[in-house]
Amino acid sequence: MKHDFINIEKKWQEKWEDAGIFHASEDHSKKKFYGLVEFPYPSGAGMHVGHIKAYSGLEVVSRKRRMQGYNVLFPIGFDAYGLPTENYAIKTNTHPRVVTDTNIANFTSQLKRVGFAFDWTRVVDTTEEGYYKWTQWIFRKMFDEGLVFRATTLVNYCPSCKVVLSNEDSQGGKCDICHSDIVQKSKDVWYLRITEYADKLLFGLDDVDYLPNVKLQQENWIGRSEGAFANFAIKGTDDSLRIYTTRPDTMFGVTFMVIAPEHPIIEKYAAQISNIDALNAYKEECAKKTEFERTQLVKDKTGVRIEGLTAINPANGKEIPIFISDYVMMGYGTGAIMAVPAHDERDYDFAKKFGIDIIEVIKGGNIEEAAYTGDGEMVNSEFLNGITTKKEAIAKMLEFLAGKGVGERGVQYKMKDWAFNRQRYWGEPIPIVHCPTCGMVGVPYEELPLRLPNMDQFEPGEGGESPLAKVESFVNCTCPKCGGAAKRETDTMPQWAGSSWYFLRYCDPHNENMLASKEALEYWLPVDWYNGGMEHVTRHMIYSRFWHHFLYDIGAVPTKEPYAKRTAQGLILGPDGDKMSKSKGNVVNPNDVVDEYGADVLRVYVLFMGEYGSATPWNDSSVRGVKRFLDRVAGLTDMAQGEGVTPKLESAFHKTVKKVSQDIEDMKFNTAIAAMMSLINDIYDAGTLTRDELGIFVRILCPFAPHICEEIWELLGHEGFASAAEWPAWDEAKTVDATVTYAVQVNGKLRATLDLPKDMDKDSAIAAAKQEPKVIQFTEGKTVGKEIFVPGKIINIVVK
RNA sequence: GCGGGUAUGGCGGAAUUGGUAGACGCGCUAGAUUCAGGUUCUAGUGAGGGUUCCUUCAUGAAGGUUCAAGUCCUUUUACCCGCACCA
Repeated sequence: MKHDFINIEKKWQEKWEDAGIFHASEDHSKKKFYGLVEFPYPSGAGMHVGHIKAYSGLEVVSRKRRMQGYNVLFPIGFDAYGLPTENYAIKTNTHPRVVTDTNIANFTSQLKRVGFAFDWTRVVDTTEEGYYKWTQWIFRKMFDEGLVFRATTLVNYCPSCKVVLSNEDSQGGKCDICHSDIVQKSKDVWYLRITEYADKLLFGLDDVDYLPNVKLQQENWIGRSEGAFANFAIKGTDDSLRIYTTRPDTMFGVTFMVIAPEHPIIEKYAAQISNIDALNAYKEECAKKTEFERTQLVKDKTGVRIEGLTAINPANGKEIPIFISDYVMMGYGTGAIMAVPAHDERDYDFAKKFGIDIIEVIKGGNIEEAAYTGDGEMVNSEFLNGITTKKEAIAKMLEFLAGKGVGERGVQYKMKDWAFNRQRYWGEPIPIVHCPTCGMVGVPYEELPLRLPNMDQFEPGEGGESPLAKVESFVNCTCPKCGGAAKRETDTMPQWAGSSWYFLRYCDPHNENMLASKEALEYWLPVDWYNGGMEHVTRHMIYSRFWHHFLYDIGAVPTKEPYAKRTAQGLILGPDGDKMSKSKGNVVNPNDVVDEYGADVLRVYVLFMGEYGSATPWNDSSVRGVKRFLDRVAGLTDMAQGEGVTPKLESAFHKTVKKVSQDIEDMKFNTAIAAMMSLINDIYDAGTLTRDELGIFVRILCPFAPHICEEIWELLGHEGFASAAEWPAWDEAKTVDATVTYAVQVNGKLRATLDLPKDMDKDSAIAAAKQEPKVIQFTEGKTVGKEIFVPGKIINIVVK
C-alpha cells in the first residue's frame, strides 16, 4: 500500500465524525478517563505547532485509554474573551464577535485536520451566553459569600491597553499582554478574596499528583511564611507600630524600625514630625520609580529618618529610631518591620549606610563583615542567652510577648487578593448594580446571563473607563432590591474567569439549569490528567483551583481538587534554537506540515522530536525521517501474509508492545516511537510478518498515527475502527530471550561478550567466561580476586 | 540574591535507575537502483593509534566512593526556568 495521506486522512476524519466514536458516553457505569488539555485562545494567527505538541500528549493517552475500554472524555473548547481579539477588532473595525467566530472556525478546521480525537459535541466557547451565564453565576455566589470586595487602591495599570492588571498579569513590571511598562494608578478595584483560600490551595497540593516543579511553583506563589506579629509602642502616644517578623528570636538585636513610605502612621502624626516635608518628598520619589529602577537598586538602600517619633523595643524597653524606606512595602505583612541589622542582610546594609548600631544576638558570624543569618548560641538577649536552637528561642520570646499582650504567632502569604475587573468590552459583564440607597447589589440569579450589549465602538475611555459606560441602556437600570433608579457596573471580568471552570462545563455542556448536573460531575470529576504549559501553572491553575475549592465549599462540585494529575509539555523552538516568534520569522505553521507530509507525520514528529517535557528545536529533516517511517509502515501491507506468529519476531513484538504501553503512561513518547521504529527495522530485516502481527503493530501505533493505521486495519479486513479496537496485551514471559548477552569484564574493562542461557547459574557462567580467549589473555599469570556476577548483565573478574 | 533544572557524537536525543555509553531519528561517507532526484535499498559513521582484528581515550571541568560511575558524593563552570528588598 502506498501512503496516500491526502486521501486517507480525509477519509478517516469523515468516518470518525460520522460514527461519533470519540463522543464520551453517558453510560456512567463504565470506568472513566477524563483527559484535559488547556483550551486555546483563538487568536487570529491560527494554530501554532506548540498547540499540536500540547494536545498530542494526552491525545495519545486518551486514545490508548479508549482502546483499553475506558469511557473517555477528551474535550476541547475556546477561551475566547480577551484583549488581543478586542484590539484587533478596534484596529480593523470589526465586531469582536465576528472576529471570534472566524478564529474559532479556523482553529476548529485546523484541529480537525490533525485528526485529534476530541469530543466535538461538547465544545465550549467562553463568550457564549449559555456559558458565561454560569461564569457570572459563580461570581454572584462568591459575592453572596463575601469573597468579593471593592476597594480604592493603587493598582497596576497598563497605559497602552488602558486596563488594570492583577499582580499576576504584571510580573516584572511589564504588561502580560503588550509588554509595556506598568504604572501605578489609583482606581476602584473589584477583588476576589483568594487569600482566604491560601491554606486550602497550599495544603491541597498534598492530595494531587502534579509534577514536582509545578507544585513548587504553586507553593512559592502562595508563599506561606510562619512568624509573629508584635506591637512596638510609639513613645509618648497610645499608638504602636505593628510588625510582622519570622525571627522574633532576634528581638533583642532590634536597633531601629522601618516602615513603608505610604504607611498611614506618618499622616496621623504629621503634626509632631519635624521633617514631614522630607518624608513626603521621599514618598513621591518612590512612587515615580519604575519596577526596573527598584530592582536595580536593591543593594543601595535609601530612606529618611522620622524626626519626632521613636519606638520602644518591647523586649528590652529601649528607645529606637523609625525610618521610612522603600525596601519595606505596604503590600506585605503590616508595612512595618523591626530591623535586626546583625542578622538580616537588608537591615545590615541600611544600618551601615545610616550609621545605626549593630548588636549581635546570635553567635557564629562576624558582624563587622556581614549579617549572620545562620544558627548559633543566643547572646546579649537577657532571658534568651545560652539558647542554641532557633525554635526554642522563638517559643520563649513569643511566650514573653504574649505575657505582655504585645505579640502573637502569625502567618503571612505572598499571594495577594485577585484584582478582578477590567475596563474592557470583550469580557463577561460583572453582574452588580450600584444603587444610591442600597449600595452594591447583585443582579438576581434569574436575570443571568447579564448580556454583553452590542456596540460599534469598543475603545476604552481616556480615563481608563470601560466602553460599556457609554451604553446608556445598559448602565441605567433599576435596583433589584428597592426598585429605584440605579447604575450597572460597567467593568468586565478578566480573561482568567472563563478558564477557571471550563473543565466542569465539559461534563455537561448543554445544561441550561446549572453549570453541570450533579450526576455528570460526580461521574467525571476529578480530571484524571491535565496537561498544559508551564506558563499556566501559577495563574490559571491557582485561580481555577481557588474557584473549584469555593464551589466545593458551597456544595456545587463533589471534589475538593479539580485536577488529579498535572503534567506539562516543553516548548517547540524554532529551527534556529530560539523561541518561535513572528519577529524572528522562525515560526512553523502546522498547516504547512500537514499539506506536505500529512497529519500523521506531524503528530508523530512532535512527540518524537525530543523529551516531551523539554524544549526542542524544530528540524525539517527529522520530519522527513518520520515520513520515511510511516511510508515503511504502509509498505508492510505488501509483506504481511498468513496468520499467527513469526517465530523470529515474536519476542520483539512482545517487547515493543510492553515498551510502548509503559512509555505512554510516562509520557516518554519519543522512546515509544523509537521502539516502534526499531521493530519495523526488525520486520524488514526478517522480510516477513503475519497479518495478525501487522494488526498488533497498527493498534499500538494507532494513538500516534491513527489515519494510516485505520487504513491498514481496514485493508486487513477488520470490521470497525482501529481507534476502537482492543489495545494489545503482551506476555511477560515472551519479552525475555532464551539467551542473554553478558558483558565479560576483567577489572571492569569490557573484554568480551558472551551469549549464555538466561537461567545459567553464577559458577557455570564464570567458568564459561574464563574460557574466553580474551579473558585468558588478560588474566593469565595473575591472581584472581573477586568474581562479580550480575544475572543477565555482567561478569566481572578482578585480578591483581 | 534565593529556589529549581540542565550539561552525553556534527544535530535532536537513548541508556532497564550503579552493570556492554551513544538506542531511535537526522546529517554525513561509499556503493547499488533510477532518465532524474530532497526517491528507494545496502554498508559505514564518537575521537585517536596500529588496520580482516585490535587498542587507548571519551558523557561541561576537577577530585572521590566502588569490582564497576553519564548515573552516587564533594568542589567548580556555563546555560535555562521560576521568584525577586516577602521582613
